Amino acid sequence: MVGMTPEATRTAGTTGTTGTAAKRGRPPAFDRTAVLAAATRLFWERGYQATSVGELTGAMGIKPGSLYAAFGDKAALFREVVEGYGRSPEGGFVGVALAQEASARAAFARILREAARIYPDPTHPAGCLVMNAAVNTAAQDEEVAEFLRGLRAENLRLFEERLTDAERLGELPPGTSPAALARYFGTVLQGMSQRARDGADTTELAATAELALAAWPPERP
Amino acid sequence: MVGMTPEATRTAGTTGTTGTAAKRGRPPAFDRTAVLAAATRLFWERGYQATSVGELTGAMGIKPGSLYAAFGDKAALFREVVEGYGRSPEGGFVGVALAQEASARAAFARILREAARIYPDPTHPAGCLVMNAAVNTAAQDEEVAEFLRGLRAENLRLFEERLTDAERLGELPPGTSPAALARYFGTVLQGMSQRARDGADTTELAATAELALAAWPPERP
DNA sequence: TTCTTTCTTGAGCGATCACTCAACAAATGG
DNA sequence: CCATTTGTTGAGTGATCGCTCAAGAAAGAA
Repeated sequence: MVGMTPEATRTAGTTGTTGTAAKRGRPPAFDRTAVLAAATRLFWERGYQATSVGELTGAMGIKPGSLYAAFGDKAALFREVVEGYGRSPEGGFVGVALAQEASARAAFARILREAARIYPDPTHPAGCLVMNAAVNTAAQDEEVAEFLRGLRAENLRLFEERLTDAERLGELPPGTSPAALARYFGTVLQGMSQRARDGADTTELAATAELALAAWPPERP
Repeated sequence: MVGMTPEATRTAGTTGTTGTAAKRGRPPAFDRTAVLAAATRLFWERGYQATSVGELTGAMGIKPGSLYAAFGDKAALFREVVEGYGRSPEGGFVGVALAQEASARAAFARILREAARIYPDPTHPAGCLVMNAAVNTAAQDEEVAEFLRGLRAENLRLFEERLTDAERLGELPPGTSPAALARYFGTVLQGMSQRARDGADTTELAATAELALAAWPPERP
């Protein structure tokens, strides 16, 4: 059932009216990015398993046949949703901060403060999609759980990488290992995502972020 | 369907051979605490929604009819499981530490260090049952989600209460509000639970606990 | 026009979901 | 003994799950 994954299901364009060479066959009746956005909202809100295909087709405005023809199956749709989420501002702010900030401390301070703003933002479901969908998957969905675990592990690896650089530059508090600090900030970030889902607002999460940063003494300019 | 909650479903005794007055009718064929333990493991491992009644009856060694006669329905069984979990060492260590430790700092240090030991303990499912079951509930299970949110909120309230006492005694770092510190530790604890489910071991979580405690300057003896 | 390709549609697949119930079994009270 | 109460059992409820498929529709290619 899985494993045939047709590579020919790319429609690419958002509106489709771009000047690319015309395609054969009947064109899709839906905007791929629009229906992906609808699916994203649902998965973000309810998680992977708790979101049914029926709810998905309802929110996306397409029939099951179209969904399976365009995306493969529920798991493949979810993976595509997560990929898109990682490229969005709400899902990609961590990578952006790590890449843009000059010092490691500035990067992690920005990450925590932006999380305090983004996670409880009422214009989208609360928390981080990847962290939300984390817990509680049935035995049958083990592949999806492993996929999500991998994403979180990759995030921790990026944290550690950045902090190892910081250690070489003498930015770290004495006696602190980069790995330990990376896992600490990862833990706080996961906690903040879950707190947001429990209704924590920006003010509360911002205070948490500042307290969490106290584990790291201020920079000496 | 809900709301009739028969109060007559108490069998109380573990083995039943205690000297209480004999009961009418056919005695249960199963040990109530034993089957509750089996249900606890399953809910702890998979969460509420991802655990099916079929899996429950299989692990508990009873038929659906017996389950519904003895516990009401899936949600009521889950609530009874959570109550028992809260009275167990693994689920109740937070309350014990808050009650037993003399200073607030000692209490929270103990909470975080015990969490680092308990959450990844391989003799039971990883993390905290209440925090695990938190995320991702379908719309139909909103009552269960609300029940769990309430438990976590109550925990935060206990944190804040303890820290308000600490503030009156001058134990708190200057400029820190008890509520903010309570939410910070609650956030770290939630993150540690989730990290444990992602495979974090005691050593890693202990290091995280010490870093988290750095937000609170050491006591002056 | 006709052929080929691609997508949509509506019906429906078997499996599983939480849950129920009549019939039977085992205990106590009289 | 019989009546009552309580528990177990096996079969089975309708609903929903993820998913499939033949038939038809809309496009370009010939």
